[in-house]
Amino acid sequence: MEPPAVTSNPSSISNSNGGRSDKRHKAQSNADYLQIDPNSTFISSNPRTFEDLPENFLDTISPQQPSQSSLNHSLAEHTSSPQLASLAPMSISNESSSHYGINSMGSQYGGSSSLDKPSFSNGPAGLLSPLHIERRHTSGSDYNRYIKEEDNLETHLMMSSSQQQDIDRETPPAVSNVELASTMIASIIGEQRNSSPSPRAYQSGSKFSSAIKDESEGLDGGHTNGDGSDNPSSAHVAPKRAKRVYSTTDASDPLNAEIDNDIYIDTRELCKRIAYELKQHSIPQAIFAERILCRSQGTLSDLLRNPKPWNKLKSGRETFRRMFNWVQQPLQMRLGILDMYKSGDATEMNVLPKVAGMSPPTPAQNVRQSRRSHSDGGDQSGNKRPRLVFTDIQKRTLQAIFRETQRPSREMQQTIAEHLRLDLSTVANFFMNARRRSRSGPNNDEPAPYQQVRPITPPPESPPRANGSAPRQSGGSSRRLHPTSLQHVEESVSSVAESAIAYSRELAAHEENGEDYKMEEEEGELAAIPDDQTVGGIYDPQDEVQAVSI
DNA sequence: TTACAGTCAATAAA
DNA sequence: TTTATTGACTGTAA
Repeated sequence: MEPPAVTSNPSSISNSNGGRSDKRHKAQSNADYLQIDPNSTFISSNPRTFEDLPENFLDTISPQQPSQSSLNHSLAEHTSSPQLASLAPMSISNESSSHYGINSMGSQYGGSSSLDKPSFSNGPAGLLSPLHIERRHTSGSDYNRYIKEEDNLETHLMMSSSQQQDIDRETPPAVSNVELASTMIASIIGEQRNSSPSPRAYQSGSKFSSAIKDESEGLDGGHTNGDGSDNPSSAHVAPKRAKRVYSTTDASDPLNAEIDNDIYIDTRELCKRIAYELKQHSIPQAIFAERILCRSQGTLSDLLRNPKPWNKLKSGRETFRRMFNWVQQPLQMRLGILDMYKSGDATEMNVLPKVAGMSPPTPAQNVRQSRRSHSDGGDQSGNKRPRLVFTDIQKRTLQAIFRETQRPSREMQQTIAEHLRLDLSTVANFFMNARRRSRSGPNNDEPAPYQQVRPITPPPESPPRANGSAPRQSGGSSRRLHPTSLQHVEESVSSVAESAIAYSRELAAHEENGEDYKMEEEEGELAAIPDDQTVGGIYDPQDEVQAVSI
């Protein structure tokens, strides 16, 4: 297929700023987004909240209602952005109008779409919806749902901005925690023996993941299979994955139609739309993910539930871009490729109408399959990558510590690792993932740098966490610990350890009684891991040792 | 080197 | 079966 024609809409030029030259300016003056058809009815998905992060991550914190903020958040999330991309209308039937349709939204929002500029440099003609310039203060239309009012917007920006900064600044390395952590966590060791490395995960608690990657093995990193040498403790040595090769760069593929930098896609709405489509047509995530996005099911699931704002995406935009381009396709086309997939018959795939240059079966899928078959082929190295599953205690301890300090020093991590019998890399990964995942989520509404036009005054009060995920940090405050708060950190860590120990003690007690702990676990949780603030219970380390030691 | 973004993919949960 | 979760891998950027 030849390169898609540029969807240049004359009106786009109307947007004076036109140039991406000054995005800041643009952000200030116009909030032009690529918008999603507001008429579309989406499945109201329950946005993932902070609570959804690491399991029990905040089990000690009062649950917050995820809901209402969802919408607000959505609004607040995508703030001053260039242009809001509109999605083709929902296609329940044969969306005749959406064929190359650029019509959908135009009329709805003031008629002629005023495109700022060709939204897609090389998108297939008609594939892309027109861009609609909307002034921030545009009023009286659903459109407002997508565009945050300037006031709120700015406020929001300010808040998120400062919040982000706070977060980024993070807690200073709690070096002083090391000893404390060591001491406190040490008492957990005993129980670790009991609950440690679940059998299913690893054979031995001391052989978890490999430690820090041995970069010296080559840039390719991962491809050196001499893991054994990487780290003496890397017994479970997971086969390193081969470098992925996707064909998401095939210019002839409409799904790869580029999106101008000035375009802002409301990823949240886009995801709702995708979710709707999938549900509407009973398309499994796995199919869509691999076939359309060249990604795994899990990745898609995560993205749909927790989309990052467009302006915060980097290379990840590609995935959303494909989603976006996909929904721009006429229903027939949209489903065409999926149908082919369903047929699962290679030959049939060739028979089916070639949809607008849709790319062939995703390389990703092929890669995985080939990799699989490779390993299945009697090659002993083809074992599935074992996956570590933290024991309850490990998880609780890590989570609790994370609540106090998201960025423990290397030393502290080492200490934690030792006491929890985990690899340093595992601990590091935990914190890395935790930080990342705590940042994401509904409350992740920091504007992109270039969109954040002004230095903003930090929000007076609080509530950076409009969606309820907040609690996790025992109030985001714990994240912003001042060096002077180390004392607090230490106390917290101490408490955390105590809690963990109390919990383990209870666990041991249950086991002693031959009870099915599973049944009691919840209770145990509540009792053992009290609220952040009320780390509770007094416990006697001695007892603990007795209780947990085998 | 280190942190992070984007994902994979195992596996838990629904 | 399908979706959600999450520990770890890989490439990049600072």
